[in-house]
Amino acid sequence: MDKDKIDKKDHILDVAERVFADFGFDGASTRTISGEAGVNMAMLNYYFGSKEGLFLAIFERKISSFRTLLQNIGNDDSMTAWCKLDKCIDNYVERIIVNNCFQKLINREISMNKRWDLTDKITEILMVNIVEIRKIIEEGLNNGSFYKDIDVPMVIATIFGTKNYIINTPQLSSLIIGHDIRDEKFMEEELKPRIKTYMKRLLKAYLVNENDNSK
Amino acid sequence: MDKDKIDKKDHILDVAERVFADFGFDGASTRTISGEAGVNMAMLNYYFGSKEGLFLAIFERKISSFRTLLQNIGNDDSMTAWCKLDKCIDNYVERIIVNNCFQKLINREISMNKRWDLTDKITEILMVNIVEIRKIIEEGLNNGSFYKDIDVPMVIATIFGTKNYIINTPQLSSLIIGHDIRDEKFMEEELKPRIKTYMKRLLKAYLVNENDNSK
DNA sequence: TTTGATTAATCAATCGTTTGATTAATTTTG
DNA sequence: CAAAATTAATCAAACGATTGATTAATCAAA
Repeated sequence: MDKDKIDKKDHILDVAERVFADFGFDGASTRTISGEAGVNMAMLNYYFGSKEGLFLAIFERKISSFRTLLQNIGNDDSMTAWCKLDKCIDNYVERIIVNNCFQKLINREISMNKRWDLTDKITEILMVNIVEIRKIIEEGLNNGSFYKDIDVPMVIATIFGTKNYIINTPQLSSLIIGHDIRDEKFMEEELKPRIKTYMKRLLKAYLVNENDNSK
Repeated sequence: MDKDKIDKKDHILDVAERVFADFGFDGASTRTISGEAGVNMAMLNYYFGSKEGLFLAIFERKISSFRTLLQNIGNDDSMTAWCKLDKCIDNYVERIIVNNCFQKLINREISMNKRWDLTDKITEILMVNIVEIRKIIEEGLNNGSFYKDIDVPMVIATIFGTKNYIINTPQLSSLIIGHDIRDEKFMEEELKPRIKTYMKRLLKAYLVNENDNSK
């Protein structure tokens, strides 16, 4: 019973997450969401109070998932800073780039100038990731393994910006890469390792190479 | 007379560009746009046929502006590939990052899975920029001044992705950087040169440094 | 039977668009 | 040039459709 209720709520959240990602907050109607979820329209308000409540519930559900993913990497003291960053990239590409319309959802709505309460909520969630990455980079900076003159905030913008660019504009990325990146086989076998390799080389060249040169 | 008409249409486009950027295509109502532009609601349809027509008109107006900016750089044979890229970065930061809600508008709407005709139009516009950048990078690749194993599509994703990340999520970027990036003085005097410096160092480290090491 | 879950029907509000009428500007005609 | 005819620009009002939300009735389970 209770389990069924939770499953149904989770199912609604799954569907709503995708519909919101595809059509935006305003473009996604409650009728479309309830229709695709196979539930009565009134159930959305019954469970989540309002459309915005449903929207926020999607975020609430994600925030814990993100935290646990990052804690496992950041708090492992047996790894060097670069090793942690390497691990972060692998995990991000593996778990976040693929099949995650939530990222599209986040990036579209945060760029709006309305719904400031919602923006604050989104910002709070994203900062969890960002602070973790920043901690790792600054760790490498403090122990001298990274070049001293790196611009940490900009590096963060590059890490998330590059990732976002690829997943947020799949039509465009597909044209640039020369293959439909929404093709799951291609994404799994070719693009994922390619993104990992590229990001590591790019960051290594900027973060540690110059230091190596001076040595 | 005729000038006034053109100015009025341009004024509507200016206002609509900002309102669309702030609220999204669906979130921006024709009443809001006409209201802020100080014109009657029917004028939007009179001039542009429909809301989507108005939306497309904003893009039509921009495409020529972008083309001329890029042609001046790409077709100058007196510059090396790296010099062109350097120039591109300067121009992008100078003319596109600042006060350009159009970029936010583009990136929000292209991430939608509806209105495919509109997405195609946007993609076409963006490809103008991308092809130009790609040409420059491949020029440096072919004449040996860039490292041979670089991933050109990924570099493009980084260039535009980093830029987009900063301007599309100003609230978040401000938190990361530690200063409100919407502060014009800060943007002009500190952030703009900082972005230029960073992007050049990052790209140089990845594109040419490894090659220098092997020599 | 009583409580919570679910439904169809309906609400007021807002959406983008269209209309018919009116004014201003331009062109044509005598 | 001046009067008439035509076109362009602008407006308030209203259109049908859709929006998010709510209601009251029904269903299911304990």
